[in-house]
Amino acid sequence: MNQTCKVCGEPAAGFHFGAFTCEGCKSFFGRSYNNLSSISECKNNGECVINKKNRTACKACRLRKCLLVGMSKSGSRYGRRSNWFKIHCLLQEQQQQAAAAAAAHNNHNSQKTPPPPPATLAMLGHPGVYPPGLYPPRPNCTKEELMLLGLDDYKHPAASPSVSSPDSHNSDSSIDVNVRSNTLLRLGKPMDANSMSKDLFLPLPFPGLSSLPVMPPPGFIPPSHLLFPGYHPALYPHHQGLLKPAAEHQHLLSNSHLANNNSRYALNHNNNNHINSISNNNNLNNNHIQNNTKAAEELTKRFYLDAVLKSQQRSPVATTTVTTTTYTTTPTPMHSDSISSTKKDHHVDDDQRQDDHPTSPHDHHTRIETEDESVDGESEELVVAMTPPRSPRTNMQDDPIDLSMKTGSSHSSKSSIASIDDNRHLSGGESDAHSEDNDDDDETTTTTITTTIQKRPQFVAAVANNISEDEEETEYERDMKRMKMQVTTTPLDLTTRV
Amino acid sequence: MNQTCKVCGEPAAGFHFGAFTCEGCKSFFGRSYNNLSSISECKNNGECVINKKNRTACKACRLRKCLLVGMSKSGSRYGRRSNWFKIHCLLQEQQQQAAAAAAAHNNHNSQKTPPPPPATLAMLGHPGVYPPGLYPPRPNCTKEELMLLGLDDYKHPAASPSVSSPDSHNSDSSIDVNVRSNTLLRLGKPMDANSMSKDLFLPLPFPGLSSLPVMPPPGFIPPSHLLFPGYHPALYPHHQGLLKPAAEHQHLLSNSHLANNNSRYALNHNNNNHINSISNNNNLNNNHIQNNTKAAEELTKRFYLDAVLKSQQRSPVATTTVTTTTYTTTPTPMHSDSISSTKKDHHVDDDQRQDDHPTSPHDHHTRIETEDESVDGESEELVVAMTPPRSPRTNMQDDPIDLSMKTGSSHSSKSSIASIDDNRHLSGGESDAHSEDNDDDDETTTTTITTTIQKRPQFVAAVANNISEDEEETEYERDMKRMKMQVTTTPLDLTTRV
DNA sequence: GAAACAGGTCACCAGGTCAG
DNA sequence: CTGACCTGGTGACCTGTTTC
Ligand SMILES: [Zn+2]
Ligand SMILES: [Zn+2]
Ligand SMILES: [Zn+2]
Ligand SMILES: [Zn+2]
Repeated sequence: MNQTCKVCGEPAAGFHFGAFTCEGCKSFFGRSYNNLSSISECKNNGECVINKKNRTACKACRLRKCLLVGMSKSGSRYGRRSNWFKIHCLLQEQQQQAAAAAAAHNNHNSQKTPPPPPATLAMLGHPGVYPPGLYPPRPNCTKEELMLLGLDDYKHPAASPSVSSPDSHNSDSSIDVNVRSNTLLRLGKPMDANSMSKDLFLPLPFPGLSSLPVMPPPGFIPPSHLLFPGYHPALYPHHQGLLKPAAEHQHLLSNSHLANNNSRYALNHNNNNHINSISNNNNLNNNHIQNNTKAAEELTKRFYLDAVLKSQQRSPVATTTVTTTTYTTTPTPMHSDSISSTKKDHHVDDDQRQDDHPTSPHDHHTRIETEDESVDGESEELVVAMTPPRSPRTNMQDDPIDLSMKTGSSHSSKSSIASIDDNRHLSGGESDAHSEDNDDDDETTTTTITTTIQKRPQFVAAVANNISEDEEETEYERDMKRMKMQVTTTPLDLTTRV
Repeated sequence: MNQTCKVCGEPAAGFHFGAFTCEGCKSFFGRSYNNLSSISECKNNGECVINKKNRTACKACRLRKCLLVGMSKSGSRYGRRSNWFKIHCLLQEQQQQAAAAAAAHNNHNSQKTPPPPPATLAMLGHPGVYPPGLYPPRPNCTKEELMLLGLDDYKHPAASPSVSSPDSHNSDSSIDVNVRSNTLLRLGKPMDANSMSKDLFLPLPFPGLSSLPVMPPPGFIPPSHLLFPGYHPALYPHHQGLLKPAAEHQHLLSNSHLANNNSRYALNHNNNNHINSISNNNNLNNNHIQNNTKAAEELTKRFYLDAVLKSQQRSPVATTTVTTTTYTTTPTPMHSDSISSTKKDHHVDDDQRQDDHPTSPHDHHTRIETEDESVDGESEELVVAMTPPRSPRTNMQDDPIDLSMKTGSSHSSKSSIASIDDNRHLSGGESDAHSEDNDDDDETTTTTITTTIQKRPQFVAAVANNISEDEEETEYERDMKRMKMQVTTTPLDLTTRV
């Protein structure tokens, strides 16, 4: 993936401590985080601009930058990147490109007033309060981290810092993908409801699909704020621009070297945590859809990914837009797998949303809209509510990308996920901060990724055939029949399972 | 359903090793269980609070948490688990929570004298020795597992880690589930008379519960002592509050890293193992089931599971009560592979069972009695003699699976399969070899959208149809009917399956 | 037929190393 | 100190099994 280090701009080695960074910045952050004493005060009033060449010149500013881009010890991600993560990265990338293109175009007019965001982007909030090059503090940031950015006075409330907002982002958001891109459409033709034919991917017509509910699992989606220059306002309606520090980094607070004088970065940190928590906890359950379920989700995910990738391939500057909105959902644990989608003509039904009640602890509903401008023909919209797939069922092999859709089990509950976290307290003692705080929030953040998609021929074939399948299986059924019962008893084993 | 990982709080991927957990905790437990040496001592005195963000910070505490929430390799099995298993686990959990709450409440009064347990609980023994937030060791826990929770001094017998007496746990107690919670009642839908009355679940009055209509197969129920905060007194009359470690985890015992210093959690581990083993081996045989057959059971099962899950979701401290009774069973070691059952009306064909071979060394005869009070009509008895099908299963080590088996022949043999496993060799360890294997799928990475889709024709079809599928249960029901019961006993394997 | 779970695979990341 | 490189571990995804 072509990611660049968010701190210095060098090609990124990976996603480290919550941000795409190079090896150097990764190591630097890792070393510095627990050894603030080694960081001397900035001689330039904390205003150093960090880039590849001068990154070693001012440790204070480098660390500050790290924190600004969302690095956090608690924001670490382990293991393979989920397909959702990849999708988001791709979308983000597209978005950025589009934004850049738009900006370039608009600059002629007025530099100060950013062009109104596309309708779809509107929901994201203001695009840019932060100066170019600087990112707003991430939700993932812990209190300490935020403190480092400029707050010294913050008293950290108590042990339970984190939960609040940070997590909320990630975890709960569901995404609606609205694909408008004509390109995609063109590729496929409207699908028939019955058959998915090759057109499968054509989002539009896809009635069934259209309703796809696939929602990314909570942790999989990079924080929206990170994805774009500004963080998503919807998530923090009550305090725009207000970030709440997490308790996590308190130890860092004592070190004033990292604070810069720029007031623009100062954050409020009243105890708003609870507020955030509440807002974040909304679930969206709306998905209604039931019928389709996993299958739909699977297809959807894959579909999206493909669409995104293609769109990227075709038009460098994709017009895909992602909007994130928070919906309240019903707390009902029950399933919410349903997918709802509406096409252009129809528009998204609100009813879907109706469910939302704020009650649910956390859910955010995110909408992603992809547009392909290159083709403006028919633009259709596909709105998809995605629910986190969770179950792996999919089978994909390992391909890098392939999003295998997994079917999730449609468990209904998808939405409820995140709630927990509160407990975090760190344990211990040690110092580390890890613990506590914010854990939640961080999910991954991210950036763009390009991945290659894989393929699965058989799948393709099946799709092409419109299904066909195979059925090989009777054997197993036969066996089943033969077996009346099986009982295993194990002497010692207490556990029995039914 | 929207379960969260009981270890870290992340959305659960499924029910793994006895508890709802995320993929990460599942893998962690799987890896750690057989490789305790990789776990270093907690730097925080064993008091780390595990959550999503910091779960990787302390392996010792993470593993301890896994054990506390009931994870056990001994209780695991290869394929899907029956709903009974889950039901019991859930009930157990509820009970624990309730007990913990009660205990917390009562501690004010007198710590030493636990409040009298609810009638239904009475049999279980004292409710709460464990502090809130901590779970009592579960029945599934093997000695080793228990040891890990708090015992350091235990010397582990030998190298052979697993095999020992693990089995003991499981099996023996049967459980009557008495559901009182009104909540549950409400949740469930009325059942069909045939099947079970709807009221079935209404516990309350549950006199019968009173007679549970459906009683889980012996092996499936977690040991009562583990089910609740306290272990089941019946099993350990001589030493209350004394938990005995299962032999299974002895290898773990040697590792003291997992123990935390909190004395409250300390367990006795005199060599009482044999005692436990004995007590654990009791089987309950009486079941009589009645009219309803499997179908009813199925429905019931499903119903219960749903009710339990819902109730959990709603009220953390569920009111569901579970009573456990110990039945003496015939210890007969003989094996009888065959299963004999007699049902009232129909009876199960033995022929089906014939497959089972007695080969397995151990067989226990278990009687399961299920009563459905709701329906009192004819009560039938089904006596099943279970024979351990394969031994393999039992013990399997870790990987029963043996992939090698692969389908091949019919499964009848399946049962026998596992035995082997031991060999699991990992494949490769070596290096890599890996594989290539998967190549097939991949095709090239490509581009076209169509390709990306993969398999799962059915899925596609479903989507295409826009529908949902579903409900095909009948087929399954039919099978169920055919199958009277399934019990597997594995010598070593504690886990039984139904 | 499809869901769900144990186990395997391997893309990825935190950390540790150690020349520079 | 820095950061390329290595190592241990992590967990998303997949395969095969078992249940529904
Ligand atoms: Zn860098
Ligand atoms: Zn500076
Ligand atoms: Zn977990
Ligand atoms: Zn610890």
